[in-house]
Amino acid sequence: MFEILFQKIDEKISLSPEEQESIKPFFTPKKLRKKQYFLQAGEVCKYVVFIEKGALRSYTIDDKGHEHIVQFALEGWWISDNYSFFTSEPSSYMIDALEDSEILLLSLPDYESMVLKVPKMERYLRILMQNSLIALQSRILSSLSYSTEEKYLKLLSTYPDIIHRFPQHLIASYLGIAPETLSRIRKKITFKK
Amino acid sequence: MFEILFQKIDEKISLSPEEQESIKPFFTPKKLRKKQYFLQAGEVCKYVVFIEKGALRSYTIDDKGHEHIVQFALEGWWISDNYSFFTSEPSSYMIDALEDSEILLLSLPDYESMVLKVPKMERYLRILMQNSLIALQSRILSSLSYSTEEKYLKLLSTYPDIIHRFPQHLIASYLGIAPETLSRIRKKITFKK
DNA sequence: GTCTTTTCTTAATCTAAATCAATGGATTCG
DNA sequence: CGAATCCATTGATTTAGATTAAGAAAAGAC
Repeated sequence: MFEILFQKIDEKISLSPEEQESIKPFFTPKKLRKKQYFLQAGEVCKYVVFIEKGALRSYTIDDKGHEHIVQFALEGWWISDNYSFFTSEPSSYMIDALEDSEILLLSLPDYESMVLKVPKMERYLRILMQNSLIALQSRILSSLSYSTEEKYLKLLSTYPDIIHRFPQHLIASYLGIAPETLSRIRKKITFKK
Repeated sequence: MFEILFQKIDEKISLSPEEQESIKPFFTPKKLRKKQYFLQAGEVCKYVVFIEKGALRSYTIDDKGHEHIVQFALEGWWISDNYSFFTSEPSSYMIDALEDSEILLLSLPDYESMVLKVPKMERYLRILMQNSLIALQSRILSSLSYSTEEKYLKLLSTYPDIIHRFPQHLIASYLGIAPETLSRIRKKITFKK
């Protein structure tokens, strides 16, 4: 159950087998069925989630009832509502499973105890956040300065697995465009080739 | 020169006077004149910047020559191109001073030495990144699900100082809209009151 | 203080993408 | 298995905001 987690941690810092064993108890394994909610708007997000298998997404629903996908997360990725998790305020996001998934949960108290017990993990988490920051900033940049078509092409080249794994209307929601527009863009692109 | 920095650090963690003294040497003070570049696209971003006084912005210029402001930063804020800073790859951002400013520079080697010498700073930096993550995520959400008017109103309520301190065309660039559109929105809002 | 540059406003036109609507495929479910 | 829901495509229409253009106001330079 911890294979992917340790593999991912190992890409950034190295943990001794003892350190690996000592962090295991802080995580709670859980399975989610496709479409099952992990978090609903209004609840406090009590955990950060590491995905061992499957895929989740976070999204909001606006006044007009439209879904807006904020994040996709695949095997080896983390997902949560950072704001709610760190402040204990109710979340305005929903998180659910796009596929049957196996996940590892880490609560805020366990998170704090874990970094105290294995200080190297503080470094790992800092690196994780660094990378998220970089990714989010580049997403903001593309939302500001790229055309809709360019945004799609950028997503396609950066995360081809996301494009191919999920239905198109979810991709459209992530890009912030109507599904019809995405369909037209794809048509246009295939003709170009 | 370090007043604001220590005040800000003190909001998150507490440093003893000795610890304060021991981190000072890692920072290089610098002054910037209004309009002076701190970073130009193509250069590697060698430092993260803490602003003691004044204001900076980061932005890109697209193919059509349009500027897109990615971040404003005021006294007590940090600014840099995280991607370029951590990877040493050339940046695609520009950073310049919107006002005469006094800043503190921290290089990557100094950054690493500092957290080794004062491990508490690792925690401070993690908290900083947490907060940046939260802010960026909420910005993405508003770019996806809010109308242009709502985005402006949200910025106005979250960072009124930014709205009032900088010319409107810069605010428009940050919001990703044309200056004319912002002017119309403001007109509409004043009539509503 | 005037001159120049920058900033803001307003109006007219244009355009990309949303919306509305209908159809045919594809999946899911009882 | 067939019914039902979900999904992708295409076309017609509408709309928000970009673009273009011009003038007014404000700020900065000399």
